[in-house]
Amino acid sequence: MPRPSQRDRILDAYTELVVTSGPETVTLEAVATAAGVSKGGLLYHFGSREALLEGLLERARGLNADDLAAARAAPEGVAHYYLRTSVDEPVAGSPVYRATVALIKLATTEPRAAEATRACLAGWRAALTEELGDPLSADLVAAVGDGIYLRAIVGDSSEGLGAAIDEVLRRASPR
Amino acid sequence: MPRPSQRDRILDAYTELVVTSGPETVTLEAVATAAGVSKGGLLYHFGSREALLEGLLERARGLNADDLAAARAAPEGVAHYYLRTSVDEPVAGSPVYRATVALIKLATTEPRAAEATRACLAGWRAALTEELGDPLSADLVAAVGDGIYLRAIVGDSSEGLGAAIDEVLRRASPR
DNA sequence: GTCTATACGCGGATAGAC
DNA sequence: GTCTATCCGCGTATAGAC
Repeated sequence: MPRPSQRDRILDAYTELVVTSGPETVTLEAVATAAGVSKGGLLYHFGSREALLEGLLERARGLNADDLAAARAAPEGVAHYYLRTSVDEPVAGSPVYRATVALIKLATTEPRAAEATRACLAGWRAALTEELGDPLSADLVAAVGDGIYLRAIVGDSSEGLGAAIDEVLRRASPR
Repeated sequence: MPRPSQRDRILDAYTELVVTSGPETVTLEAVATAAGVSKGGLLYHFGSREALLEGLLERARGLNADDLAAARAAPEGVAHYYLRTSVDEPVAGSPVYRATVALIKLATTEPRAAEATRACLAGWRAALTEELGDPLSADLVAAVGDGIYLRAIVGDSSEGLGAAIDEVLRRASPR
């Protein structure tokens, strides 16, 4: 399965529109225009709306796996990495982050997106448990990160938490 | 503004469909059928799709305000109440809970729903800060609760956390 | 590969009978 | 108040030219 650059540009546009306008509002026409092609052109690359969704899902899975791997290799540790990026990315807006937010938004409607989201969350929880040892600490950190995502999706920020990541991690651990 | 029973039945059906199928998938036809009326009948009570949304929003706000008041009056305290219900309700499925989940799902697409959601979250955070004193503790508990909601929306459960609410609250507080 | 034109179905909304 | 019938616009998908 080759990856012609045009496919990616279309997926980028789709992702962006889902993030900003929410799913279902997004029409093929809108995606095509944003990607700089016509509706017909888009449908050459992705035969249907369903195929377009599948493309986004697949890419989101891949980006998330890479991100998780990066976290595992990061000196700061998985837990710190997860909280830090959860808080920072809404501003930075990396590809992974955008893809993940799109994934969650799509999850409200599409069962396959919901499943993909669960898989991603499970991956982080596993990595956190592995690193922190204590299951409750891991679940706690995971929940906080998830909560930050929810807020971002709803248009809320979590600065307070972002400024105190180290303290949060300290409290999460058993005393 | 009187509250004829039929209006509520329609809003119930709408809420239920949004929770199960996600927004936008829900057609007026489907809502009408689920509520036991025809499309025309529904449109007598709610002049448009927009009006229907507004009805749900308003009711969700009211239910949430009541719930928050109940939490403030609860012997267990706001923090415990918030975490406990966040974990338990996905199973129990009270009206408030359903309305809130519908609200969040709608928030991915509708700006007004997003705003209503932010208002609800802000209300809980304020009550938590008031009760716990320490702002970070409050933000931490709030984030955990929000994370539990995100999981529920994505079809994930948070049993692990639910079994250890007291311990979570202990860790959330300053040491 | 990418475009234009077009067919088709569906969902929202109105009109008017009962 | 609630229903049926109908109109209209929009979004997906196809056909076929370039």
